[in-house]
Amino acid sequence: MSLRLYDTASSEIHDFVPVTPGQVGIYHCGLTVQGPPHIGHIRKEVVFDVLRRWFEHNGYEVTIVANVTDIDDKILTKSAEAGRPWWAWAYENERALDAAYEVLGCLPATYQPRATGHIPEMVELMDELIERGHAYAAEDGSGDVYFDVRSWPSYGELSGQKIDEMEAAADADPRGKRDPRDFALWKGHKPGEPETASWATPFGHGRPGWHLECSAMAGKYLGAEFDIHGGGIDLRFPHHENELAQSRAAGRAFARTWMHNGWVTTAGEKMSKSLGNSLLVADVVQRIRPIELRYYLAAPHYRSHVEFSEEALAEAAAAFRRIEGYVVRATEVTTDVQPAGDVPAAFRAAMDDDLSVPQALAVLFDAVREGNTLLTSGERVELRANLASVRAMLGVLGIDPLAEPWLGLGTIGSGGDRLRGAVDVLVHTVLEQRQQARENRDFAAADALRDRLKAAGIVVEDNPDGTRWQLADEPGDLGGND
RNA sequence: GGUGGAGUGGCCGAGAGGCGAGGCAACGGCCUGCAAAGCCGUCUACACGGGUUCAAAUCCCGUCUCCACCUCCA
Repeated sequence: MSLRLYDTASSEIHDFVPVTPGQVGIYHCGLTVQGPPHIGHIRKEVVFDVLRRWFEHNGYEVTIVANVTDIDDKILTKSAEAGRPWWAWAYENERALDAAYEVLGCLPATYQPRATGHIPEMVELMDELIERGHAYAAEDGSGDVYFDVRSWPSYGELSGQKIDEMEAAADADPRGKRDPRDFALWKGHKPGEPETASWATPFGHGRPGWHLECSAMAGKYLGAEFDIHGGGIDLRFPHHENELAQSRAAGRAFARTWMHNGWVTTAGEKMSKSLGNSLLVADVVQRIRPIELRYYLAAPHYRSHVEFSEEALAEAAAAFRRIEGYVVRATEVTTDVQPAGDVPAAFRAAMDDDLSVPQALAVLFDAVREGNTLLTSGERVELRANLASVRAMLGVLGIDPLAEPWLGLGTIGSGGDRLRGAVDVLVHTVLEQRQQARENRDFAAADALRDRLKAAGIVVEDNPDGTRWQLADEPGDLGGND
């Protein structure tokens, strides 16, 4: 394997060289659980899920740590507006996030540490930073602790900015900061904030700043130096810049490679700013199957910006159904074809080239076309090999309709459960009547039967080998979660 | 003001000096009783203006437009 990845910090593509041979440690910023996830949030997850699957396909032992930031200003604000405890609010949204991950077929992280569970690690990190002269407790007695950006010469290295050219924080609170660009590691407890959102520290009662949790948790679970740190491109600055600064200033090498995925926007507007309610994952999967949504989010290159549109979503679904239709039909005429152990060289080359999924998909579609031809020509041995190969490619992308978690969740035409067998018998009764009518050249009667099945959501196709049926497409559901 | 990204055919979306990515849609053909699905074919595009080159979507210069980030956004 010679995987090459684009590193945001250097703006270059580098060969991936793991810290420990055969293993890869990935930290990606999960979410600040201030609201339910929309499809922009979940794109990040799909991107890193594909990366993870590619590593695993290549035999790596993958450790993924994705934080859950369950305490911050917005969580406090929004929960207060909703009249609910912040911790209940955060936890509810964390569960919604997990449900979204699951419904889109994202494999679970190795661990999802919560910020609130790592206060001691944060205090420890602050102590180190203060000791080394890179952080200070605010002199106004507010209980805030700030990172001293002037004390860290390479500050700005991740986003390629110079301190003097940065704008000061718009909300720069004059209290206690030595430089307006200093950022809060820790926030002193303020009157009116819930007592439950306050932890005792040597610096007084308070709560974590936004960035500290990631440095503390990445360091704890992945070590002082690890392979890949990821997240949305917007996190590059300030969040990741600050993580990097505070980690390195504390003497930790931190991430070797930084990967950032592009935005999903609507009408050119970033989703977090737009109304966006109809684009919550839970809502989108009401009108398109989750596997199709996953295809839509995974198909463009991960660094590309995606402008969401219903038309593009529908197109993606149609494209995916072309693949799926082949897999289903090929499976109907073969038995026990498992995904191949490896993928075609061209697919591999594409994936190794900074996860070029679009080119990998071109390879996949070529294979599907070949497969369809084999299906017609009756070359069963070659068909089996092709199907195995196609399924291997789909597995890497997490969209093999015959693999977990999609199996039984309503793949095109499967019905997905034991009803299929019963329905099959009934449908065949009707199809036999139709076949009889066709043989009698009573096409009006034959078409009437086909129309009745169609009205019931069953699509009929006549093939040289006979007639097959499948359910018309239907969107999925966020199983059990509201 | 600073930093970074983008403008590709009807649409989505790759590519990054010569060889028509791929998908969706449309149209034509094959197949079909008719369909559907599939297969074959057609649709030769790179924001604009200059330049370099035998050759530019790709490199250079300039212009326009859009977007993101600049300290609590995936």
